[in-house]
Amino acid sequence: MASIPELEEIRRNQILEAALSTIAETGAAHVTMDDIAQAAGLSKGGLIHYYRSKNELFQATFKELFERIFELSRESMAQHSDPMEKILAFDFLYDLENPYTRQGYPLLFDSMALAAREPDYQAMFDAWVDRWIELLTGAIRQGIADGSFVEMDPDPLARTISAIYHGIAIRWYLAPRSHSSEWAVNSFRTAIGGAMAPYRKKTGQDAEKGQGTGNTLMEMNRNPAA
Amino acid sequence: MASIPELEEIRRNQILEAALSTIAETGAAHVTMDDIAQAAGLSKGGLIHYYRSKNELFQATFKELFERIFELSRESMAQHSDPMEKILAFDFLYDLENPYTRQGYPLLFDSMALAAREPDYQAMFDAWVDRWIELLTGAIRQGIADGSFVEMDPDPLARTISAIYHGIAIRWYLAPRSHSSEWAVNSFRTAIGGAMAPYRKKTGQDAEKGQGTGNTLMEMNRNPAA
DNA sequence: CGCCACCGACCAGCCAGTCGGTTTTCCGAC
DNA sequence: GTCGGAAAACCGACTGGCTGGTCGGTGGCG
Repeated sequence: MASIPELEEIRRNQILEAALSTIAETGAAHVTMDDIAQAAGLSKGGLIHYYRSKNELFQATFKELFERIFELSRESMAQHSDPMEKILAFDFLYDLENPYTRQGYPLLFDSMALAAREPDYQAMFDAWVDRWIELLTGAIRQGIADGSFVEMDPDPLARTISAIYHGIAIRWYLAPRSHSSEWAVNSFRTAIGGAMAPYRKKTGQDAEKGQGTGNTLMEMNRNPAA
Repeated sequence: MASIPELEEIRRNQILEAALSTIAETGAAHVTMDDIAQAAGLSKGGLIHYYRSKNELFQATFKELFERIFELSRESMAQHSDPMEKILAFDFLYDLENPYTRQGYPLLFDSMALAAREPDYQAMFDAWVDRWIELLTGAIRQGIADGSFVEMDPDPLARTISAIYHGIAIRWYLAPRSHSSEWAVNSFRTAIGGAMAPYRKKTGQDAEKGQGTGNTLMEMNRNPAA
């Protein structure tokens, strides 16, 4: 067994992994230290050796959660080079197959309930949003530089885009009966396409791309209406 | 004191009122029956006389919450006659002055965390969304009928609009440092205006109205960019 | 006199964190 | 290379506090 100086880090990762899945299953309101310790293959005493209180463990766990979501976002965006495609790269949020999804959403809901009351968690949420915003403002700035978008302050627009993703995610996860993955994808495309429309320059291929990304819901809606 | 047959309803309302404010303050995860009983001016025994278990009380409380939010939405929308204005009538969501806001948001976050795991709460959330959607589809249908909007299935569009409101609300409440009320209002106007753009017919005064509601963020962005 | 609303002491279960103890690992001395 | 001992890692019984729900009781009203 690998040992000595890395042990601490290995254990902490083991514990965080266990905490993430246990809290996702049981809910932050009901998990016990014992649950997490057992899931990590430790006793309660062993767990406490690494995280001295439940609160300490929780904060580390949610920090890890935000870290992971951010990392996924960064990677998804990095797969594109066109600024508009970068902005629309977050469809992994609406993928049921993704195991991170099943784990991430319950945790995210817990983290928001915590953030609504506890300043520490609010600060974490705030910081996570800001990192997400940085990704988006980066893409927007790139679009301004290459002439796809007009000159503007990218920050409020990035926050709008991010909020749209988030709002659709909530509906998609909490009310799947009436909000399919297809709806979610079409929905964020139209909404974000629409919010960006005033800032996009029509330069031939861009205009075409705009139609393709901006009007999917329109096609979806071409069914006979009531 | 009014008495006898109305007593039960009076007490139940008293208790729900107390539950709403106590849970909003303390959080669903930490309130105790005693807390709620005291806030309602009863003993724990008295409380249990009306709601036999914590779960029963919680469900009734969150049902009441959704009822109230819906009622506010309905009233806000009813103050407008133009369909596009109806759709944009929910700016009360971003009003810090409104005491319902301070109470409603924490409860809403709790309800979502519950809905992420408990089917009963998920069903409540789902039903609440559907009622909201009915309001919006009503407005959209009106717009189709009077020629403001093109023919379409209003349901997915209404869900997109509703999700945009929700997403912006979350950011506005949980990260107020970087998401002002002004941002929230401008944001939902651009995003919803953008999402609706493909369906709006330009009929003179409507086109003008469309500019006014759809481009507020654009003006906001006219500050010097980085 | 009986019923209904209400009270609050009590019980039983749960759980975070403590603590005394055991095992494992490491390292220097021989 | 091995032995001793100290420190670190880990264990799990235990405690103290909390809380949901029970239950025997009380007062008031009809």
